[in-house]
Amino acid sequence: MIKGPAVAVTIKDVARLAGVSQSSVCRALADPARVRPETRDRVERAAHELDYHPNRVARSLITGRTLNIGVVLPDLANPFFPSVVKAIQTRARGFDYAVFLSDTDEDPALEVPAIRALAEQVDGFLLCSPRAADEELRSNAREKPIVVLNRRVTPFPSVTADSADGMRQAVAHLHALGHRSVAYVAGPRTSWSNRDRLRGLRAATAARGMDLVEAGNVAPTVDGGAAAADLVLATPATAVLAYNDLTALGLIQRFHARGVDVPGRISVVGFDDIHLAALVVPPLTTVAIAKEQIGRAGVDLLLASMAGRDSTGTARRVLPTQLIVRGSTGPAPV
Amino acid sequence: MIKGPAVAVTIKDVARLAGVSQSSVCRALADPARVRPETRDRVERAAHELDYHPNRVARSLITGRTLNIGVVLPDLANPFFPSVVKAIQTRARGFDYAVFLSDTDEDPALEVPAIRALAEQVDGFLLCSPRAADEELRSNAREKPIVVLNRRVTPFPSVTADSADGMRQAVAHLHALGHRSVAYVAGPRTSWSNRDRLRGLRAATAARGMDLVEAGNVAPTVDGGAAAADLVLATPATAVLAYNDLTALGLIQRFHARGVDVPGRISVVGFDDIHLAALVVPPLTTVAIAKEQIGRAGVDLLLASMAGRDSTGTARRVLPTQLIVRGSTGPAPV
DNA sequence: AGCCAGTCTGGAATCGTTTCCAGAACATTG
DNA sequence: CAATGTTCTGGAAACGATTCCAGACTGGCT
Repeated sequence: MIKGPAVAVTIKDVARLAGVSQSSVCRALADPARVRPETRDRVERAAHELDYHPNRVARSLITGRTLNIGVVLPDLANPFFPSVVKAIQTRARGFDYAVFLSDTDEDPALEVPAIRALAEQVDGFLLCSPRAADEELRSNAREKPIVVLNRRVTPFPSVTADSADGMRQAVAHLHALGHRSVAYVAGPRTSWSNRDRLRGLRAATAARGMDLVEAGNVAPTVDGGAAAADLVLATPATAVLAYNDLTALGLIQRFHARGVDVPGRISVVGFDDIHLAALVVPPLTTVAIAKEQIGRAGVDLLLASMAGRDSTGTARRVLPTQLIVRGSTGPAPV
Repeated sequence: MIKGPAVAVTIKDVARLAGVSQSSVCRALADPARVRPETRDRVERAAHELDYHPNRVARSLITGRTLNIGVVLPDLANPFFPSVVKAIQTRARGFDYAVFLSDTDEDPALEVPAIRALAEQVDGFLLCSPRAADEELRSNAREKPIVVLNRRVTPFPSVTADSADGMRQAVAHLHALGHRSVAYVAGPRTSWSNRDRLRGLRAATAARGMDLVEAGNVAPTVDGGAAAADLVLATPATAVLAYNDLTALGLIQRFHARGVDVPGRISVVGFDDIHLAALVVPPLTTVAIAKEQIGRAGVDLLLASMAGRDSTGTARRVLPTQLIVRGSTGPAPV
């Protein structure tokens, strides 16, 4: 049987049982050194007997700290994000923080409202790949510390992947395989990492005198990739880089449906290295990002930002990327 | 430029600007019918001008309602859960609820602490596929309403999938293809849905006089499935059903690595119909669960449970399952 | 005009905690 | 012994909202 009472026990109950004032109970529990040992014992015994736990809501009202962090991301259905969120959650738990999750469904207009809705209940935000304009995001800067993941927005601390280097690796790989013309299937126009990847790709292809065909912007999903496949085939490109793995998988799926050989006719490279990239046939060559590290680093930066009372730190962590070569890339057709 | 003030605007500021009392501001915003139209206008104008939003923390202190719900799940890396969470979040947002997320990393011992940690800050819980013992879960029943997803735990309301029927469909499909001996690769022993699926499978095979080989319990992951593949091949089974899609993908992956033809030598059936089941080669035949519906129904049940002040309702929603036939199943080898 | 019912409003109490402030008790020092 | 400091404590004021209560005003009715 359960003995716990239906109604919560408050600090007053403890004070009464211990025969001291509320203030002393509070002090005894928050900072035992500030009360006499005897008082401390009495309070602790009473608190333990009643199974008292301070009400976080009431506490946060006066201290202003909630021990919660808010995570805002565009689409949980993209396997990239669950990995990051999982790492965030695990890390946060280690510091006794709980996590609010808000999925904005790839709608930039939902991001600021999501932040506003959570603002009072969290001590800070982790914005994963936010789609809203810099200016909009900055408009929340005064309220709570913000750390941005997968994007750089002045003046917030950020954690990003070194896309340029990843693209360099991918292009070097394709070049070595004899490819001279590559296509890029871009993600959302509002995505910073899309622009970042494209920038890196342009630099990398230019450096090797390769031809780059930009095949348009699509949704960062399997369907988006599938929709771009035929466009890509209509270009002279012998290899295609996709904004992310989902898009790449969509490309492969459509190529497969049309009987186009991968990598015989065309090579495919993804980005992110989601779990299932290794499972498709052919397994996907992709640029891996340290997703867990992004989550962890984000929490660490946010905690530092909160502790320093400085929401506009200039900390910028750039994590390395690594090309994972699998079966979806091969020699260019002759 | 940002005009928002650093410090939050409170109800007092609105009252001052509107030239009325706090009480009137509160009434005007909470229930416009309770104040004179003119007062309402003044308040609304002032609130709008100051961009005032009531502080949820302060409100919850007095009303006892937080407008948050807690979601506890075993592993966000399993694509099944993000789908459910996304649906939960979307549905909850519609009712102005925010979502706390806690990933317990498949560790049953973390579930109750996760619930306790969130208890004060939420109005109720959605437990997705909880792994902890019934008794442990029940020990939280007094505190806050709980709705269980993918499992039945008296006395909580629950939302489950009709696994038995799904298994019936899968077995009928395999039987029609000529299979007479099938294997089952089970998930975690502590998983209710694993037991539920196994029960359904036993009934279905028995009903058709088919042979069922139980190939042991594995982690509900790709690696778990891969680990069981060789065991399955050592049995006389010509088809294998997996606890979930990840396990099935692991099986296929290992079969592929060993040069075993799917479905030529052996057919594979998954469970859940995660997004990527359709993308592997061969695409996975699987029993689809309405993941979004589970999330939505869970929220609805929880809200009802909270409104009714009755955390131990007996509502049990069982959602239909549907076999999706793809390329991983074929005629039994002769 | 006088009375009553009804509408609308402001002040104050409240939720559970932390923190400020002032005073009590005790010890220390010249 | 007086003066000063230190330690510890309880009362009360916050935090920002909601809600109770009583009073002010309106209007309708006799």
